[in-house]
Amino acid sequence: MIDKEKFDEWYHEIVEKAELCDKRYPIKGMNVWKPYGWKLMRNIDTIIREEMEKTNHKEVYFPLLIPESYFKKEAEHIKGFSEEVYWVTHAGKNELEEKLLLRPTSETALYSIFSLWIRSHTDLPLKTFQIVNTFRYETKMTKAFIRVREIHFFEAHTCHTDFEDAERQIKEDLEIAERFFKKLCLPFISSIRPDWDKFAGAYYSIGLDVLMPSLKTLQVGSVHQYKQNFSKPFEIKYEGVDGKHYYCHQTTYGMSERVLGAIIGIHGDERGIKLPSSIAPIKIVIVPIIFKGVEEKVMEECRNVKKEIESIGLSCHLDERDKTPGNKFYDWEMKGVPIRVEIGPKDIEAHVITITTRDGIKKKIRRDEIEKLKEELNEYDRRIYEKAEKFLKENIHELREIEKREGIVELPWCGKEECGKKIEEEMDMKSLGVGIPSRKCKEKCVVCGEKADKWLRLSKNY
RNA sequence: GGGCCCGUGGGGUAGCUUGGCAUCCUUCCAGCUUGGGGUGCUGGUAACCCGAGUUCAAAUCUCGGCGGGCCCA
Repeated sequence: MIDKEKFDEWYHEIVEKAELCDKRYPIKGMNVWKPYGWKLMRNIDTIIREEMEKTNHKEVYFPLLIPESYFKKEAEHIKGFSEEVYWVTHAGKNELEEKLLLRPTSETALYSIFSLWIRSHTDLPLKTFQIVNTFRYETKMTKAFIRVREIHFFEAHTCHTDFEDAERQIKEDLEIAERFFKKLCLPFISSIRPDWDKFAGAYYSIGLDVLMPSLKTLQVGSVHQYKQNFSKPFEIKYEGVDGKHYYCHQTTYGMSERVLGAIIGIHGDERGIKLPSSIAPIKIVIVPIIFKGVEEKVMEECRNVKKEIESIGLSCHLDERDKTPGNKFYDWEMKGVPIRVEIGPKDIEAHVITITTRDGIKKKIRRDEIEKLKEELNEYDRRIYEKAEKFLKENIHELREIEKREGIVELPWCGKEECGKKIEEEMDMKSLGVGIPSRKCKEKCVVCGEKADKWLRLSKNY
Protein backbone atom coordinates (compact mmCIF):
# COMPACT_ATOMS: atom_id res chain seq x y z
CA MET A 1 0.00 0.00 0.00
CA ILE A 2 1.13 3.50 -0.79
CA ASP A 3 2.50 5.79 1.93
CA LYS A 4 0.07 8.30 3.33
CA GLU A 5 2.24 11.26 2.36
CA LYS A 6 2.85 10.13 -1.18
CA PHE A 7 -0.67 9.02 -1.89
CA ASP A 8 -2.21 12.04 -3.57
CA GLU A 9 0.70 12.54 -5.92
CA TRP A 10 0.90 8.82 -6.66
CA TYR A 11 -2.81 8.59 -7.47
CA HIS A 12 -2.62 11.53 -9.81
CA GLU A 13 0.20 9.87 -11.77
CA ILE A 14 -1.06 6.33 -11.77
CA VAL A 15 -4.48 6.96 -13.32
CA GLU A 16 -2.76 8.15 -16.46
CA LYS A 17 0.14 5.72 -16.47
CA ALA A 18 -2.19 2.74 -16.13
CA GLU A 19 -4.14 4.19 -19.06
CA LEU A 20 -7.39 4.54 -17.17
CA CYS A 21 -8.13 8.10 -18.19
CA ASP A 22 -6.74 11.11 -19.98
CA LYS A 23 -6.93 14.28 -17.95
CA ARG A 24 -5.99 16.61 -20.77
CA TYR A 25 -9.55 17.31 -21.83
CA PRO A 26 -9.86 21.04 -21.19
CA ILE A 27 -12.88 21.05 -18.91
CA LYS A 28 -12.25 20.81 -15.20
CA GLY A 29 -13.57 17.61 -13.73
CA MET A 30 -14.38 16.03 -17.08
CA ASN A 31 -11.82 13.44 -18.06
CA VAL A 32 -11.66 11.07 -21.00
CA TRP A 33 -12.15 7.39 -20.25
CA LYS A 34 -9.42 5.44 -22.04
CA PRO A 35 -10.21 1.93 -23.33
CA TYR A 36 -8.62 0.11 -20.39
CA GLY A 37 -10.26 2.31 -17.76
CA TRP A 38 -13.63 2.18 -19.47
CA LYS A 39 -13.45 -1.60 -19.70
CA LEU A 40 -12.84 -1.71 -15.95
CA MET A 41 -15.80 0.55 -15.32
CA ARG A 42 -18.01 -1.55 -17.55
CA ASN A 43 -16.93 -4.67 -15.73
CA ILE A 44 -17.91 -3.02 -12.47
CA ASP A 45 -21.26 -2.10 -14.04
CA THR A 46 -21.74 -5.71 -15.08
CA ILE A 47 -21.38 -6.86 -11.49
CA ILE A 48 -23.93 -4.27 -10.39
CA ARG A 49 -26.32 -5.37 -13.13
CA GLU A 50 -26.00 -8.99 -12.02
CA GLU A 51 -26.87 -7.97 -8.47
CA MET A 52 -29.83 -5.92 -9.66
CA GLU A 53 -31.07 -8.78 -11.79
CA LYS A 54 -30.83 -11.20 -8.86
CA THR A 55 -32.92 -8.87 -6.71
CA ASN A 56 -35.60 -8.19 -9.33
CA HIS A 57 -34.72 -4.62 -10.21
CA LYS A 58 -35.49 -3.56 -13.79
CA GLU A 59 -33.15 -1.39 -15.77
CA VAL A 60 -34.53 1.85 -17.24
CA TYR A 61 -32.99 4.82 -18.99
CA PHE A 62 -34.40 8.30 -18.46
CA PRO A 63 -33.56 11.48 -20.40
CA LEU A 64 -30.58 13.61 -19.44
CA LEU A 65 -32.56 16.85 -19.40
CA ILE A 66 -35.05 17.72 -16.70
CA PRO A 67 -37.55 20.60 -16.94
CA GLU A 68 -37.09 23.24 -14.28
CA SER A 69 -40.65 22.73 -13.08
CA TYR A 70 -39.98 19.04 -12.23
CA PHE A 71 -36.80 19.87 -10.43
CA LYS A 72 -38.50 22.49 -8.28
CA LYS A 73 -41.14 20.19 -6.82
CA GLU A 74 -39.29 19.08 -3.69
CA ALA A 75 -38.03 22.05 -1.67
CA GLU A 76 -35.13 20.45 0.24
CA HIS A 77 -33.89 18.66 -2.84
CA ILE A 78 -33.63 21.82 -4.91
CA LYS A 79 -31.98 23.65 -2.04
CA GLY A 80 -29.34 20.92 -1.82
CA PHE A 81 -28.48 20.93 -5.50
CA SER A 82 -29.28 24.39 -6.82
CA GLU A 83 -25.69 25.63 -6.55
CA GLU A 84 -24.30 22.84 -8.65
CA VAL A 85 -26.63 22.28 -11.57
CA TYR A 86 -25.82 23.03 -15.18
CA TRP A 87 -28.62 24.81 -17.02
CA VAL A 88 -29.64 24.55 -20.64
CA THR A 89 -31.18 27.90 -21.46
CA HIS A 90 -30.91 28.16 -25.24
CA ALA A 91 -31.60 26.11 -28.34
CA GLY A 92 -29.62 27.63 -31.18
CA LYS A 93 -30.22 31.34 -30.89
CA ASN A 94 -33.58 31.07 -29.14
CA GLU A 95 -34.02 31.26 -25.43
CA LEU A 96 -36.05 28.31 -24.17
CA GLU A 97 -39.46 28.98 -22.74
CA GLU A 98 -38.69 26.66 -19.85
CA LYS A 99 -35.11 26.15 -18.70
CA LEU A 100 -33.81 22.59 -18.66
CA LEU A 101 -31.16 21.21 -16.36
CA LEU A 102 -28.64 18.41 -16.74
CA ARG A 103 -29.59 15.82 -14.11
CA PRO A 104 -27.42 16.05 -11.00
CA THR A 105 -29.27 12.86 -9.96
CA SER A 106 -32.53 11.58 -11.36
CA GLU A 107 -35.17 11.66 -8.64
CA THR A 108 -37.18 14.45 -10.17
CA ALA A 109 -37.07 12.95 -13.66
CA LEU A 110 -38.11 9.47 -12.60
CA TYR A 111 -40.70 10.40 -10.03
CA SER A 112 -42.75 12.54 -12.36
CA ILE A 113 -43.16 9.47 -14.52
CA PHE A 114 -43.48 7.00 -11.64
CA SER A 115 -46.64 8.87 -10.72
CA LEU A 116 -48.06 7.75 -14.09
CA TRP A 117 -46.80 4.18 -13.86
CA ILE A 118 -48.12 3.45 -10.40
CA ARG A 119 -51.89 3.04 -10.03
CA SER A 120 -52.51 0.28 -7.58
CA HIS A 121 -50.80 -1.74 -4.85
CA THR A 122 -50.34 -4.49 -7.45
CA ASP A 123 -47.82 -2.23 -9.20
CA LEU A 124 -45.70 -2.28 -6.06
CA PRO A 125 -42.99 -2.69 -5.15
CA LEU A 126 -41.54 -0.93 -8.19
CA LYS A 127 -37.83 -1.64 -8.33
CA THR A 128 -35.81 0.14 -11.00
CA PHE A 129 -32.27 1.23 -11.65
CA GLN A 130 -30.27 3.02 -14.31
CA ILE A 131 -26.62 3.62 -15.12
CA VAL A 132 -26.23 7.10 -16.59
CA ASN A 133 -24.08 10.18 -16.59
CA THR A 134 -25.02 12.91 -14.14
CA PHE A 135 -23.64 16.42 -13.87
CA ARG A 136 -22.64 18.46 -10.87
CA TYR A 137 -20.76 21.70 -11.03
CA GLU A 138 -18.15 20.99 -8.35
CA THR A 139 -16.38 24.07 -7.12
CA LYS A 140 -13.81 22.20 -5.05
CA MET A 141 -10.71 20.60 -6.46
CA THR A 142 -11.51 17.76 -8.83
CA LYS A 143 -9.74 14.41 -8.85
CA ALA A 144 -10.00 11.61 -11.42
CA PHE A 145 -12.86 9.22 -10.52
CA ILE A 146 -13.12 10.74 -7.04
CA ARG A 147 -14.50 14.20 -7.61
CA VAL A 148 -15.71 14.79 -11.14
CA ARG A 149 -18.31 16.97 -12.78
CA GLU A 150 -19.66 14.36 -15.14
CA ILE A 151 -20.39 11.36 -12.98
CA HIS A 152 -20.82 7.80 -14.19
CA PHE A 153 -23.71 7.06 -11.92
CA PHE A 154 -25.60 3.97 -10.85
CA GLU A 155 -28.91 4.74 -9.16
CA ALA A 156 -31.58 2.33 -7.99
CA HIS A 157 -35.01 3.78 -7.20
CA THR A 158 -37.75 1.83 -5.52
CA CYS A 159 -41.36 2.51 -4.51
CA HIS A 160 -43.21 0.63 -1.78
CA THR A 161 -46.61 0.44 -0.18
CA ASP A 162 -45.44 1.32 3.29
CA PHE A 163 -42.49 2.33 5.43
CA GLU A 164 -41.79 -1.24 6.55
CA ASP A 165 -41.46 -2.52 3.02
CA ALA A 166 -39.12 0.37 2.19
CA GLU A 167 -37.07 -0.57 5.25
CA ARG A 168 -36.84 -4.14 3.97
CA GLN A 169 -35.53 -2.71 0.72
CA ILE A 170 -32.79 -0.85 2.56
CA LYS A 171 -31.80 -4.07 4.26
CA GLU A 172 -31.60 -5.75 0.88
CA ASP A 173 -29.49 -2.86 -0.43
CA LEU A 174 -26.99 -3.36 2.35
CA GLU A 175 -26.80 -7.06 1.50
CA ILE A 176 -26.21 -6.19 -2.14
CA ALA A 177 -23.43 -3.85 -1.04
CA GLU A 178 -21.82 -6.62 1.01
CA ARG A 179 -21.71 -8.98 -1.95
CA PHE A 180 -20.73 -6.30 -4.42
CA PHE A 181 -17.81 -4.85 -2.49
CA LYS A 182 -16.60 -8.31 -1.53
CA LYS A 183 -16.32 -9.18 -5.21
CA LEU A 184 -14.19 -6.09 -5.68
CA CYS A 185 -12.09 -6.99 -2.62
CA LEU A 186 -13.09 -3.71 -0.97
CA PRO A 187 -13.72 -3.73 2.78
CA PHE A 188 -16.06 -0.87 3.76
CA ILE A 189 -18.05 0.49 6.65
CA SER A 190 -21.64 1.72 6.67
CA SER A 191 -22.96 4.54 8.81
CA ILE A 192 -26.21 6.40 9.27
CA ARG A 193 -25.30 9.94 8.34
CA PRO A 194 -26.10 12.61 10.90
CA ASP A 195 -29.23 14.62 10.18
CA TRP A 196 -27.31 17.70 9.10
CA ASP A 197 -25.49 15.73 6.45
CA LYS A 198 -28.20 13.57 4.90
CA PHE A 199 -29.09 13.62 1.22
CA ALA A 200 -31.19 16.59 0.14
CA GLY A 201 -34.77 15.43 0.61
CA ALA A 202 -34.06 12.18 2.46
CA TYR A 203 -35.66 11.01 5.70
CA TYR A 204 -32.34 9.41 6.54
CA SER A 205 -29.19 8.46 4.62
CA ILE A 206 -26.68 5.66 4.96
CA GLY A 207 -23.17 6.21 3.69
CA LEU A 208 -20.87 3.43 2.56
CA ASP A 209 -17.25 4.44 3.06
CA VAL A 210 -13.83 2.99 2.40
CA LEU A 211 -10.54 4.10 3.91
CA MET A 212 -7.89 5.29 1.47
CA PRO A 213 -4.13 5.05 2.12
CA SER A 214 -4.10 8.80 2.79
CA LEU A 215 -6.20 7.89 5.86
CA LYS A 216 -9.09 9.87 4.45
CA THR A 217 -12.39 8.11 3.83
CA LEU A 218 -14.08 7.98 0.46
CA GLN A 219 -17.83 7.58 0.21
CA VAL A 220 -18.39 4.90 -2.42
CA GLY A 221 -22.10 4.40 -2.06
CA SER A 222 -25.22 5.69 -0.39
CA VAL A 223 -28.61 4.33 0.50
CA HIS A 224 -31.49 6.66 1.26
CA GLN A 225 -34.86 6.28 2.91
CA TYR A 226 -37.12 8.96 1.45
CA LYS A 227 -40.28 7.96 3.26
CA GLN A 228 -42.97 10.04 1.51
CA ASN A 229 -40.84 13.14 1.06
CA PHE A 230 -40.84 12.81 -2.72
CA SER A 231 -44.03 10.86 -3.32
CA LYS A 232 -46.12 13.71 -1.90
CA PRO A 233 -44.84 16.56 -4.10
CA PHE A 234 -44.67 14.20 -7.10
CA GLU A 235 -48.03 12.63 -6.29
CA ILE A 236 -46.91 9.04 -6.53
CA LYS A 237 -50.08 7.41 -5.21
CA TYR A 238 -51.55 3.95 -5.33
CA GLU A 239 -54.92 2.49 -4.58
CA GLY A 240 -54.75 0.08 -1.64
CA VAL A 241 -56.71 -3.15 -1.13
CA ASP A 242 -59.22 -1.06 0.80
CA GLY A 243 -59.87 1.17 -2.22
CA LYS A 244 -58.30 4.21 -0.61
CA HIS A 245 -55.34 6.14 -2.05
CA TYR A 246 -51.95 6.31 -0.36
CA TYR A 247 -48.58 7.89 -1.08
CA CYS A 248 -45.69 5.51 -1.76
CA HIS A 249 -42.62 5.13 0.37
CA GLN A 250 -39.38 5.34 -1.57
CA THR A 251 -35.70 4.45 -1.36
CA THR A 252 -32.60 4.90 -3.48
CA TYR A 253 -29.20 3.31 -3.69
CA GLY A 254 -26.38 5.10 -5.51
CA MET A 255 -22.78 4.42 -6.53
CA SER A 256 -20.34 5.85 -9.06
CA GLU A 257 -16.85 5.56 -10.56
CA ARG A 258 -15.61 6.34 -7.09
CA VAL A 259 -15.70 2.56 -6.68
CA LEU A 260 -12.94 2.40 -9.28
CA GLY A 261 -11.08 5.17 -7.47
CA ALA A 262 -11.26 3.08 -4.32
CA ILE A 263 -9.86 0.00 -6.07
CA ILE A 264 -6.99 2.03 -7.49
CA GLY A 265 -6.19 3.63 -4.16
CA ILE A 266 -6.67 0.76 -1.76
CA HIS A 267 -4.93 -2.02 -3.65
CA GLY A 268 -2.33 0.00 -5.51
CA ASP A 269 1.38 0.03 -4.79
CA GLU A 270 4.50 1.74 -6.12
CA ARG A 271 4.35 -0.46 -9.22
CA GLY A 272 0.84 0.48 -10.21
CA ILE A 273 -2.71 -0.68 -9.71
CA LYS A 274 -3.70 -4.15 -8.55
CA LEU A 275 -7.00 -5.45 -9.88
CA PRO A 276 -9.35 -7.93 -8.26
CA SER A 277 -9.84 -10.80 -10.70
CA SER A 278 -13.59 -10.10 -10.90
CA ILE A 279 -13.04 -7.01 -13.02
CA ALA A 280 -9.58 -7.49 -14.54
CA PRO A 281 -10.01 -7.27 -18.33
CA ILE A 282 -6.99 -9.55 -18.61
CA LYS A 283 -6.73 -12.02 -15.76
CA ILE A 284 -3.57 -13.67 -17.00
CA VAL A 285 -0.84 -12.30 -19.22
CA ILE A 286 1.75 -14.51 -20.87
CA VAL A 287 5.21 -13.08 -21.43
CA PRO A 288 7.37 -15.21 -23.73
CA ILE A 289 11.04 -15.43 -22.81
CA ILE A 290 12.75 -15.65 -26.15
CA PHE A 291 16.33 -16.51 -26.97
CA LYS A 292 17.99 -16.64 -30.33
CA GLY A 293 17.21 -19.80 -32.20
CA VAL A 294 14.25 -20.89 -30.08
CA GLU A 295 11.82 -18.12 -30.99
CA GLU A 296 9.27 -20.30 -32.74
CA LYS A 297 9.45 -23.06 -30.15
CA VAL A 298 8.72 -20.63 -27.31
CA MET A 299 5.97 -18.83 -29.18
CA GLU A 300 4.25 -22.07 -30.08
CA GLU A 301 4.25 -23.17 -26.45
CA CYS A 302 2.86 -19.75 -25.43
CA ARG A 303 0.03 -20.05 -27.93
CA ASN A 304 -0.83 -23.52 -26.69
CA VAL A 305 -0.86 -22.41 -23.06
CA LYS A 306 -3.02 -19.42 -23.96
CA LYS A 307 -5.57 -21.71 -25.61
CA GLU A 308 -5.64 -23.96 -22.58
CA ILE A 309 -6.08 -21.06 -20.19
CA GLU A 310 -8.92 -19.72 -22.28
CA SER A 311 -10.52 -23.14 -22.42
CA ILE A 312 -10.95 -23.10 -18.64
CA GLY A 313 -12.73 -19.75 -18.92
CA LEU A 314 -10.02 -17.28 -17.98
CA SER A 315 -9.24 -14.22 -20.10
CA CYS A 316 -5.64 -14.41 -21.23
CA HIS A 317 -3.36 -12.18 -23.26
CA LEU A 318 -0.15 -13.18 -24.99
CA ASP A 319 2.25 -10.25 -25.13
CA GLU A 320 4.02 -10.59 -28.46
CA ARG A 321 5.42 -7.09 -28.58
CA ASP A 322 9.05 -6.64 -29.53
CA LYS A 323 10.16 -5.48 -26.10
CA THR A 324 12.36 -7.05 -23.49
CA PRO A 325 10.60 -9.18 -20.84
CA GLY A 326 11.49 -6.76 -18.04
CA ASN A 327 9.73 -4.00 -19.88
CA LYS A 328 6.62 -6.07 -20.28
CA PHE A 329 6.64 -7.02 -16.59
CA TYR A 330 6.57 -3.36 -15.59
CA ASP A 331 3.82 -2.62 -18.08
CA TRP A 332 1.41 -5.27 -16.88
CA GLU A 333 2.14 -4.60 -13.25
CA MET A 334 1.20 -0.96 -13.82
CA LYS A 335 -2.10 -2.16 -15.25
CA GLY A 336 -2.79 -4.50 -12.38
CA VAL A 337 -3.07 -7.84 -14.18
CA PRO A 338 -3.53 -10.45 -11.40
CA ILE A 339 -1.24 -13.18 -12.74
CA ARG A 340 1.73 -13.13 -15.09
CA VAL A 341 2.89 -16.33 -16.76
CA GLU A 342 6.45 -16.57 -18.05
CA ILE A 343 7.34 -19.24 -20.55
CA GLY A 344 10.95 -19.74 -21.64
CA PRO A 345 13.15 -22.60 -22.81
CA LYS A 346 13.80 -23.79 -19.24
CA ASP A 347 10.06 -24.01 -18.51
CA ILE A 348 9.39 -25.95 -21.68
CA GLU A 349 12.11 -28.41 -20.81
CA ALA A 350 10.81 -28.88 -17.25
CA HIS A 351 7.14 -29.10 -18.41
CA VAL A 352 6.11 -26.16 -16.21
CA ILE A 353 5.02 -22.54 -16.46
CA THR A 354 6.35 -19.85 -14.13
CA ILE A 355 3.70 -17.63 -12.57
CA THR A 356 3.95 -14.45 -10.54
CA THR A 357 0.89 -12.96 -8.89
CA ARG A 358 0.52 -9.19 -8.85
CA ASP A 359 1.08 -9.18 -5.09
CA GLY A 360 4.46 -10.81 -5.57
CA ILE A 361 4.16 -14.58 -5.16
CA LYS A 362 6.26 -16.53 -7.63
CA LYS A 363 5.92 -20.24 -8.30
CA LYS A 364 6.00 -22.97 -10.93
CA ILE A 365 2.88 -24.80 -12.05
CA ARG A 366 3.03 -28.12 -13.83
CA ARG A 367 2.15 -27.88 -17.46
CA ASP A 368 -0.66 -30.44 -17.07
CA GLU A 369 -2.18 -28.59 -14.12
CA ILE A 370 -3.18 -25.33 -15.80
CA GLU A 371 -6.56 -25.38 -14.03
CA LYS A 372 -4.69 -24.55 -10.81
CA LEU A 373 -4.61 -20.95 -12.05
CA LYS A 374 -8.22 -20.66 -10.89
CA GLU A 375 -7.21 -21.40 -7.31
CA GLU A 376 -4.32 -19.01 -7.61
CA LEU A 377 -6.71 -16.24 -8.63
CA ASN A 378 -8.98 -16.98 -5.70
CA GLU A 379 -6.10 -16.96 -3.28
CA TYR A 380 -4.84 -13.72 -4.74
CA ASP A 381 -8.26 -12.08 -4.31
CA ARG A 382 -8.43 -13.31 -0.75
CA ARG A 383 -4.99 -11.89 0.06
CA ILE A 384 -5.63 -8.44 -1.34
CA TYR A 385 -8.99 -8.29 0.46
CA GLU A 386 -7.46 -9.31 3.75
CA LYS A 387 -4.64 -6.86 3.45
CA ALA A 388 -7.12 -4.03 2.86
CA GLU A 389 -9.33 -5.25 5.69
CA LYS A 390 -6.41 -5.26 8.10
CA PHE A 391 -5.56 -1.70 7.12
CA LEU A 392 -9.15 -0.60 7.68
CA LYS A 393 -9.44 -2.27 11.10
CA GLU A 394 -6.10 -0.95 12.30
CA ASN A 395 -7.21 2.55 11.55
CA ILE A 396 -10.53 2.67 13.40
CA HIS A 397 -9.98 4.12 16.85
CA GLU A 398 -12.42 4.21 19.74
CA LEU A 399 -11.71 7.33 21.81
CA ARG A 400 -13.08 8.45 25.17
CA GLU A 401 -12.14 12.08 24.79
CA ILE A 402 -11.21 14.51 22.06
CA GLU A 403 -7.64 13.88 20.91
CA LYS A 404 -5.91 14.09 17.57
CA ARG A 405 -6.00 10.79 15.73
CA GLU A 406 -5.69 9.88 12.07
CA GLY A 407 -8.00 7.52 10.20
CA ILE A 408 -11.49 6.83 11.51
CA VAL A 409 -12.41 7.69 15.08
CA GLU A 410 -15.48 6.91 17.18
CA LEU A 411 -16.46 9.12 20.10
CA PRO A 412 -19.31 8.93 22.64
CA TRP A 413 -22.05 11.31 21.55
CA CYS A 414 -25.34 12.33 23.11
CA GLY A 415 -27.02 12.76 19.73
CA LYS A 416 -27.48 16.54 19.79
CA GLU A 417 -26.54 18.34 16.58
CA GLU A 418 -24.83 21.07 18.55
CA CYS A 419 -22.48 18.57 20.21
CA GLY A 420 -21.86 16.67 16.98
CA LYS A 421 -20.80 19.81 15.19
CA LYS A 422 -18.59 20.77 18.08
CA ILE A 423 -16.85 17.39 17.84
CA GLU A 424 -16.32 17.90 14.11
CA GLU A 425 -14.77 21.24 14.79
CA GLU A 426 -12.51 20.07 17.62
CA MET A 427 -11.37 16.97 15.77
CA ASP A 428 -11.06 18.85 12.48
CA MET A 429 -12.98 16.00 10.85
CA LYS A 430 -16.37 15.35 9.28
CA SER A 431 -18.99 13.03 10.73
CA LEU A 432 -19.64 9.76 8.97
CA GLY A 433 -22.45 9.10 11.40
CA VAL A 434 -23.43 6.21 13.62
CA GLY A 435 -22.10 2.83 12.59
CA ILE A 436 -24.24 -0.01 11.24
CA PRO A 437 -24.68 -2.33 13.05
CA SER A 438 -24.77 0.10 15.97
CA ARG A 439 -22.70 -0.65 19.05
CA LYS A 440 -23.84 -0.02 22.62
CA CYS A 441 -22.37 3.03 24.28
CA LYS A 442 -22.61 3.77 27.98
CA GLU A 443 -20.20 6.70 28.11
CA LYS A 444 -20.64 10.42 28.55
CA CYS A 445 -20.83 12.80 25.59
CA VAL A 446 -17.36 14.23 24.99
CA VAL A 447 -18.84 17.70 24.63
CA CYS A 448 -21.70 18.21 27.09
CA GLY A 449 -20.95 15.33 29.50
CA GLU A 450 -24.51 14.07 29.38
CA LYS A 451 -25.44 10.45 28.78
CA ALA A 452 -24.12 9.27 25.40
CA ASP A 453 -25.74 6.21 23.87
CA LYS A 454 -24.09 6.51 20.45
CA TRP A 455 -20.62 6.36 19.02
CA LEU A 456 -20.15 9.13 16.48
CA ARG A 457 -17.82 8.11 13.69
CA LEU A 458 -15.64 10.78 12.10
CA SER A 459 -12.80 11.06 9.59
CA LYS A 460 -11.22 13.37 7.13
CA ASN A 461 -12.74 12.65 3.77
CA TYR A 462 -12.62 13.24 0.05
C1' G B 1 -16.50 31.81 0.42
C1' G B 2 -11.08 33.83 1.37
C1' G B 3 -5.75 33.49 0.32
C1' C B 4 -1.31 31.56 -2.25
C1' C B 5 1.40 29.06 -6.24
C1' C B 6 1.85 27.13 -11.24
C1' G B 7 0.98 26.45 -17.00
C1' U B 8 7.65 25.02 -21.88
C1' G B 9 7.74 18.56 -27.23
C1' G B 10 3.15 12.75 -25.53
C1' G B 11 4.88 12.73 -19.88
C1' G B 12 8.45 15.09 -16.40
C1' U B 13 11.70 19.37 -16.33
C1' A B 14 15.87 23.75 -17.01
C1' G B 15 15.64 28.67 -18.68
C1' C B 16 11.99 33.70 -16.37
C1' U B 17 14.88 37.67 -11.27
C1' U B 18 18.60 40.79 -15.44
C1' G B 19 13.81 40.38 -22.57
C1' G B 20 17.73 38.28 -27.73
C1' C B 21 20.34 30.79 -30.01
C1' A B 22 15.02 26.73 -25.60
C1' U B 23 18.24 22.40 -21.52
C1' C B 24 18.11 17.56 -19.83
C1' C B 25 15.46 12.81 -18.73
C1' U B 26 11.67 9.78 -20.49
C1' U B 27 8.20 8.28 -24.22
C1' C B 28 7.46 7.67 -29.48
C1' C B 29 9.34 6.30 -34.78
C1' A B 30 13.36 3.61 -37.99
C1' G B 31 17.50 0.28 -38.01
C1' C B 32 20.97 -3.07 -35.86
C1' U B 33 21.74 -5.45 -31.16
C1' U B 34 19.57 -7.66 -26.86
C1' G B 35 15.94 -10.89 -24.48
C1' G B 36 14.39 -15.22 -17.04
C1' G B 37 13.13 -7.57 -13.99
C1' G B 38 13.38 -1.09 -17.55
C1' U B 39 19.85 -4.21 -23.12
C1' G B 40 23.09 -1.15 -25.81
C1' C B 41 24.22 1.92 -29.97
C1' U B 42 23.00 5.21 -34.18
C1' G B 43 19.56 8.38 -36.41
C1' G B 44 14.75 10.87 -36.31
C1' U B 45 9.74 13.30 -34.99
C1' A B 46 8.14 16.66 -31.42
C1' A B 47 7.09 22.34 -27.10
C1' C B 48 6.99 28.05 -24.74
C1' C B 49 -1.90 27.51 -22.59
C1' C B 50 -5.05 31.47 -25.24
C1' G B 51 -5.86 36.79 -26.16
C1' A B 52 -4.38 41.82 -25.67
C1' G B 53 -0.49 45.33 -24.26
C1' U B 54 4.83 47.26 -23.65
C1' U B 55 9.30 46.66 -26.93
C1' C B 56 13.56 46.79 -32.50
C1' A B 57 12.74 42.06 -30.00
C1' A B 58 8.50 38.40 -25.16
C1' A B 59 8.80 31.54 -22.75
C1' U B 60 10.70 35.73 -19.81
C1' C B 61 7.54 42.09 -18.17
C1' U B 62 1.91 43.95 -17.58
C1' C B 63 -3.46 42.93 -17.87
C1' G B 64 -7.46 39.56 -18.87
C1' G B 65 -9.28 34.62 -19.91
C1' C B 66 -8.94 29.33 -19.63
C1' G B 67 -6.68 25.21 -17.19
C1' G B 68 -4.02 22.88 -13.07
C1' G B 69 -2.41 22.51 -7.85
C1' C B 70 -2.09 23.90 -2.50
C1' C B 71 -3.80 26.13 2.15
C1' C B 72 -7.68 28.23 5.35
C1' A B 73 -13.13 28.79 6.71
